[in-house]
Amino acid sequence: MAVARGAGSVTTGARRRSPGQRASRGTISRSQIVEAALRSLRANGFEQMTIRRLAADLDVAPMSLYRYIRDKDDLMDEVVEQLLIQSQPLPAATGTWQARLTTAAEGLRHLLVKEPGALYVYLRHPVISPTAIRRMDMMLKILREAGFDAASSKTAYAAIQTYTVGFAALATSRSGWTPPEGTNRTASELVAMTSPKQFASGLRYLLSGIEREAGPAA
Amino acid sequence: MAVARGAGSVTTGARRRSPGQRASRGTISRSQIVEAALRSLRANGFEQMTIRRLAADLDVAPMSLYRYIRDKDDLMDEVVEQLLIQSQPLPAATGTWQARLTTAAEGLRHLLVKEPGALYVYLRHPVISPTAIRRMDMMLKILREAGFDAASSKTAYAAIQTYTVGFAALATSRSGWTPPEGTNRTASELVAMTSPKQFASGLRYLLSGIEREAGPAA
DNA sequence: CCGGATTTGCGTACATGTATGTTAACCCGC
DNA sequence: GCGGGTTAACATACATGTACGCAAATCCGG
Repeated sequence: MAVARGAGSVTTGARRRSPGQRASRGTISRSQIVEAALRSLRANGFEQMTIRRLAADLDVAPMSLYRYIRDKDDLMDEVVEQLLIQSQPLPAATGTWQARLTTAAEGLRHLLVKEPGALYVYLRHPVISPTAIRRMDMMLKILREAGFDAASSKTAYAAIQTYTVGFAALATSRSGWTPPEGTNRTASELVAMTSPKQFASGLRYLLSGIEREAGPAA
Repeated sequence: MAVARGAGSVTTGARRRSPGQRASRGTISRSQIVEAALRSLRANGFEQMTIRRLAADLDVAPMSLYRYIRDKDDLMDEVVEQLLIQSQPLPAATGTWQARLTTAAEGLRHLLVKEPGALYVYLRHPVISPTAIRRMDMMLKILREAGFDAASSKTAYAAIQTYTVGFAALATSRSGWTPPEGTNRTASELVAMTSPKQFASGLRYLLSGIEREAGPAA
């Protein structure tokens, strides 16, 4: 459905080994597949990262990967954990709780916008890899230390996460989209509202409301 | 990728007319295709709504549809406009601006959660069908009437929309997902935070912050 | 070292959206 | 009514993820 057309000369993923020529045992492992996937992401982006191309990179038949991954989503889960590790130098524990949460949210927004594969995973199911959980715990801790009770902290965290992922999703859906020729100006304007500044404004509203509605003084 | 398995006996979309037997001209039209799509959505859900099945319903070859729709996304755009029309009895102009915006946001949340096809479209590109634009203008008007200036209104609207679509996306991604057996309790808890109540809390935070940070008194 | 058991790489097949080119049905002027 | 031109319906083909089951390679007890 609206499949991304390769940029012309991108190979379709034919294996180099001729069919019938079987690779020797132990040629591939799960971690090698994950590495190949990360390489492919960096080289050609998420859309071009297909099972067949990964198999070709590893010089193996496509179905061979399925001994090590349940399906492509399973592979992407692990890829995203790696991306999280690489991208989230857990924010320094300084500044107001608002500033610290803003840093954390901004970090995730940045990753999800830069890496459509990561956004894909976040939209498929909850991300519960170790680093994602640590990140959540960190944000909950910031809220607790700011004086919010356990329930309010969870509600606030969920709202921030929802806003962050939602923003990344809408930003991504807008990038590379142009309104059909005869379109209302208002529409095109709103489409532009996908900047980091806009993200920051909305997040400021949200944090301000959290303070007012759920804070220890409330 | 993690393709939905049909519930056993769901037909694969074979046409009734034998191949080589061509349908007479004027058998299908764009609006008939949209109607068939809406029927299919109601009957079997978005995942089961395939081009081949629509064609079978209309007793026509699959590629025949493409004379009337650019691609499946184009079809879904029109389907969503119909769903918006059917589902959005534009909220009564009563109550505080917060209450009115809450009603509007709640309406969209409800539609997107009930109808995965609509969420799909909202995540693909901006929705600028007439009803969607009217809805946006209505929300902007509510904000202007509450005393916000044009710029603040747009920023606030964008934040609310982001939060609403984000919530629907995460709620959908969680429904029908069960954590892998040995999962941390904290994770499973947060997964549950996808209720309408949770939506309302986050929205209350957001609206409160909008009032405080962007209001006429600010 | 040998033969069954186990592991693992793989061939085939199917459903999906849709690009591309073909052809049959219709329309219209004569 | 008939023949040329237009266009709607279509057949074919391809890339994708992956279910299913086979077969080769390796392992292990004797």
